[in-house]
Formats: sequence, structure tokens, C-alpha cells
Amino acid sequence: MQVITHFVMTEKQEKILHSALELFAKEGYTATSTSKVAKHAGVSEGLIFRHFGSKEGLLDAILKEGEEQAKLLFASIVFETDPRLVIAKTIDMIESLGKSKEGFEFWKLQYKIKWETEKYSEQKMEALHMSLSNAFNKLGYETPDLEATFLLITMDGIATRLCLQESFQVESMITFLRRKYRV
Amino acid sequence: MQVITHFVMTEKQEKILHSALELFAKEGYTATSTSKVAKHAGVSEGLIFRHFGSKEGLLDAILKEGEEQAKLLFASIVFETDPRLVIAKTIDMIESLGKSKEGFEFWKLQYKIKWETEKYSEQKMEALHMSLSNAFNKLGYETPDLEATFLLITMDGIATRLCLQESFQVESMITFLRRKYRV
Amino acid sequence: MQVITHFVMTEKQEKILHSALELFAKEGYTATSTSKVAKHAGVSEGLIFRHFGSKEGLLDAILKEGEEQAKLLFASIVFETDPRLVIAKTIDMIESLGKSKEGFEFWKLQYKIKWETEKYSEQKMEALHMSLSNAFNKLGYETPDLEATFLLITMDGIATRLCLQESFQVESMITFLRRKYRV
Amino acid sequence: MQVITHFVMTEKQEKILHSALELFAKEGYTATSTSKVAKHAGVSEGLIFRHFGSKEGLLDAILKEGEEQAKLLFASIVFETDPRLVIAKTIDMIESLGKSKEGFEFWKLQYKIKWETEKYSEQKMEALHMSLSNAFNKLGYETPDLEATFLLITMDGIATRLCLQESFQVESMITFLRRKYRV
DNA sequence: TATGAATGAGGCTTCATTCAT
DNA sequence: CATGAATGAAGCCTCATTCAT
Repeated sequence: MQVITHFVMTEKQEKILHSALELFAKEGYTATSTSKVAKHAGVSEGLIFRHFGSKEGLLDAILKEGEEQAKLLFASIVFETDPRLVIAKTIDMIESLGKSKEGFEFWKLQYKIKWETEKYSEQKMEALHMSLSNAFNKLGYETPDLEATFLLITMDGIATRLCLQESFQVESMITFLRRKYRV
Repeated sequence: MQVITHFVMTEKQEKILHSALELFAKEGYTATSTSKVAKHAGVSEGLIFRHFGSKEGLLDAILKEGEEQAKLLFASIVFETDPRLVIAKTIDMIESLGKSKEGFEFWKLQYKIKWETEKYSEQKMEALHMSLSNAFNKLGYETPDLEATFLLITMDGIATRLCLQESFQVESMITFLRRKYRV
Repeated sequence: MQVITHFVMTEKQEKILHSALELFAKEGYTATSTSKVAKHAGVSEGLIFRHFGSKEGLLDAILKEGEEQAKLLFASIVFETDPRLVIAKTIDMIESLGKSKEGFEFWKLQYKIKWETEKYSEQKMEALHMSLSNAFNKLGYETPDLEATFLLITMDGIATRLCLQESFQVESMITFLRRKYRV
Repeated sequence: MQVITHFVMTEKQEKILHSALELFAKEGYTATSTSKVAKHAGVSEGLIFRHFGSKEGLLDAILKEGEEQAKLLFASIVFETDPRLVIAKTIDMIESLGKSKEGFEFWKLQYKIKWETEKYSEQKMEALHMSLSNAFNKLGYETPDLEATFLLITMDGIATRLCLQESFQVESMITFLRRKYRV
């Protein structure tokens, strides 16, 4: 397998990556042709294959970059020691999901890809799950593990609505969650 | 109420429909070719087009049948007057989602399609949402409308896990929900 | 080969024939599908094959009926003895071509078919050619045979314009011909 | 006058164009499949679509090239001042129609297309018509406009015969025309 | 590094025709 | 006589990928 070094990436390589992210997120992976990506990125179709080997390789590169971002995003939660703050920051993360355009697209892609490829990357979430479970435990919840799972499931549900239901209003739901968990 | 006309379907027509449901749910709509559907159903590819007009027509037929089933499924909840039972039956519904193979595939398709076509059919859920909101109100919840939305969002999250995370155990989550809502 | 008896033709058979004539003339033989013909005629697709054997058989039936009509049309010219009247009637025939809708469509089909199938039915015209040649001879033209061919070629040209050039005005051309041949 | 940009065409692009011209002229546009064209040109079917977008695009390319050729062909007639030569050259053009294989096929296609698409391109002929009308006027013909139309109609008729009637002998008809117009 | 011509497999769809009813 | 379900071949077109330049 090809190692993607994040340090050496030409301008065109990045254009391809971002175009692919945008198009895969908008139209889906299968429905987006490499020629569409090339056109959108303003490069030749061949270049995609020179840099990423195959269409799937391009997808992998996007997902890998995504994992890096996810790690960064989770880091400040995972290393938090105050249980109340762990929960608060998790909810903050959900809230921020709908704010930056790039971030939103990135998450939308993650979910779309999951549904297209049938692979829910459980490891990525594992660290977060443990932190939450630990936090709920400290706070004296009866079944902390289930509580953690439940909150993460809620996250999935909200992400689903955010991405698919135009009329969905996150804010009130976020407020609702904060009151519910008293954070 | 509306009278539902059940058109007489030939045996092969039904084979096509069920094969398509299975394959669309497994591989996704775009990634499933009509020839694959035909082969799986044991019919000629042309027959799909004689009966359903186009690949999209086939999808529509599946979704339409799905809406009928959803209506039937929701009916027993919507007409329930005991608020506790409304919630209990909603949770039962989530539970039963993972049990029958056909039912599971049908719901999986619904979600996959949502993500592929970007259309969350809000109307379908509207009746359920109102019933739940009403139930939470009767039970004295502070923000019944948000509670209803929250439960439905949880449903979306559980469905996501059920479909995408092989290791997911519904039962414990169902028990958790029942305890949480005291039903 | 199948003999088409003109005496026993069911109502549906005739509907098929006329629909085919209309559609072949409008869209062309190759571009008109048997299913389109069936729909237009209000019969099942199978019936076309029961009655005419194949799509080509249907075409043959139309062309055969056409030849009958052509014979009838040419009869009054061929049996005319006055040379001036032979020419006059030929020109009259051209004039009448643009008048009745059915007749017009019939001729249009004849030409379209010729161009699609590459078969100019020379025999059909042979009798007419001889009558004209004979007439020009009696009238003392130098090269009666070429004169006859020339007039028939003019007919082809006018038919082409009539069928293809919307703005074409036959009348002035007819008058022109009558003056030219003094008939 | 308009500057004609000749796009650089790859060898295969030209092979496709010529094969299509030949086959469309022989079998008709609708009846000629793109796969037949590809096979005849010795290229992959996909290449047709890369270069011409669609089957219709291929046809358009042929017709466009045809119009350029027609303009060139008509130029020497239209800029002729001697009325007798205008007519002579028009008749020469008809004569030459049957001589070069490429030229013949090109005109045959023009006519076949006209009959398949029902569009007689009147503009293309307009310049020629005016030149002829003017020439007949100078030569003292009574109805020069009708004479011009008549000659062009004769051209259509001869083209019809040339393309459709195997036994047709142009030469004698050309001689006949030359004598008739004294050119 | 970058292009874009070229390909072969496969996608959706239509077609003429057959056959059981 | 008449229907319409069913088929297999073919039609137009798009796709991911390769390769010479």
C-alpha cells in the first residue's frame, strides 16, 4: 500500500483531494466519476491515477486525512480529566459540526462513505467511547458504558439529521442535551 | 383513509422487487446494476424495464411498498391513546427492526437511499412525531416536542449502528431505553 | 412468402397498417418500433407479428398496397391516347400529390422508404415512362425517351421539395410546367 | 468572409469521420450503429464518444464538414459573372457529383439525412438559387426565378436517381440538360 | 510532473420476436 | 383472434484505467 506523506503534496494533488472530497460528499463515491473529479479540479484525468493509483486509492487518501482530523478533534476531549467537561466538549463537538463548511462536508462524507461501503470505523470512536464511559462512571451513572454508547448513538442520529434533513435545527437539540446532562 | 390498490403482480415481478430490495440494501442503489438484479432474480434484464420502466422506477416501486409498510407499522402507535404505550410501542418497533430479515433489509434500504438521494422523508415521520410529542406532554415532560425529536433521533442513531456496525448489540440498548423512559 | 388478401382484412389489421404507414412516414422505418406501432394502433404488439409475420412483412404489406394505389393512379394516364393529355395528366398527378392527406403521406412514405432501403422500384414507373416517351414522340420531340425521363426526374425533385421543404409552393411550379409543355 | 478554423484532428478521429460518412451514406444514420462505425474505423467504440460526444455529435461533425465543402463547391459558381457559365458550372457540378467516391458519398449522405431528419437546408442553396435566377434574367428568360427553382429541382431529382436507381445513366441526362440550356 | 488519446468492460435501455394463455 | 409476459441481442453511452508523449 502507498504511504501518503502529508509533507510533500503538490498544489494539484491537493486540488484533486479537495475536489474529490466535495464531489464524493455531494454525489456519493460510486456516482462520482474520476473524470468529474479531474474536471472539477482542473487537472487531467491521468494525474489522479499517477498520484493516487486508483479511484479507491483516492478515497483512502481522503479517509486517512479524515482520521487525522478526527484524532485532532478528539484529542482535547480524550485528555480531559474533568468528567463534566468530557461530556460538555463532546456536545460542543456536535454543535461545531454544523458550523464550518469544510468540517461539515468532511463529516458528511464520512457518513456517506460509511453507508456506501458498509464499514463503520469503530476504532476511531473507541477512545472517545472510553473517555465518556469513564466520565459517566465518575459522575455516578448506573450503567456508564451504556450511557456512553447512548450519547454516541445520539451523535450519529444528529449527524444524520444535519446532513439529510434541511429543516433540522441543531441549536435547540444541543440546548436540550446540555440541560439533560447538566453541563 | 385511503384505499390501497394492490396491483396484481406476476411471480417474476415480485422476484425482481425482492432481489432489488436485497441488493440495493446490501450494495447500494448506484452500485447495483440492473443486470445484477436480473441475474439474482433469475429473469432477463429487459423484464425489469417492461415492468418498472427504468432503474429509478424500480427503486420507486420498492420505496412505495415501503411507505405502505411504514404506514401499517406506525398505525398501531398513532392510534394508541395510552401515552406510556405510545413510547413503549415505538421502542418495540426499534427492537423489531433487527428481527425479520425482510424488515431489516427494508429499513436498511430506506437509510441507504436517504444517504444516496439526500432526501429525508420528513412527512413519513410527522405522524409519529406528533403522537410521541403528545404522549410526552401527557406524561408531564417539560419540553415534549424536543423529547419526541430526541427519541426519533435516537432511532436514527440506532438504525445507523444496526446497519453499519457488525458488533452492535441492540438488546442492551433497548433495555436501557425502556428503563430510561420507564415503559 | 405470405400472400396478403385484400378482401379479408380485420379492423385491427387495418388499424395496424394505417398506424404503421403514418409512423413510418413521419419517423422513418428504422426509427419506428413495433411497440410504437402497436400502441398507436391500440392493439397488442404480438398481433402485428401474427398478421404480418415480422416488421419487414408489415412494411411489405404497406408497399404492396402502395403499388396497387400507384397502378390505379397511373391507369388513366397509361390508357390515354392523346399525347398532350398524357403529359397533362402526369402534371395533374404531381399537383394532386400535395392535396389529400392520406395520398401525401403515402407518397412521402414511398420516398422515405426508398432512401432508407435503397430500392427504387423502377418497374412501377416503367409503364408511365413508356407512355410519356410515346407521347413525346408523337408530339415530335427530338429525344422522346430522354424527355420522358426528364419529366419523371422533375417529379422526383418536386416530391422531394414537397416532402422536405416546408416553404415550397407547388402551384407556381405546376403552372410553370404546364406552360413549358403547352398543356 | 468567415475564417474557417480547422481543428487539428488525430488520425483516428478522421478514420471515425470517414467511416461514419461511408456507413451513414450506405445504410442510413439510424440503421448504422456506433459499434459498426467503430469496427469499420478500427477503433474502440468509446473513442467516438470521447471525440464527438454522441452519435448525433458525430453526424453534426460530418454535416459541418459537408457545409464547408458545399460552400467551396458553390463559390466558383456564385462568383461567376458570365450567365451562361453560371448555368454550365451548375450542370458540371451535377455531373461531377457521380465521379469522386468521397464526393458522391457526401451528397448521398446529405440527401439521406434530409429524408431522415425532415430538414431541407434551404439556406445552403439560397446563394446558388440567386445566382441562377440572376443568370436566367440576364439571358432574357421570362420567369428567371422559376427557371432557377426548376433547375435546382431537377438537381434534386437527378441526385435521387443517382443515389437510388442503380441503372441510372447520368451522362445522357447531362448532355440533354446542356443542349436544353445551350451551354 | 502532467497530459489527453485510447481502450474494454460494463451500465441502462430499447428492440424485434416468441409463446403460453 | 388477441394479449402481454418474457427474452436475448443489440444500441448508445460512461467508466476506470493505461500509456505514449
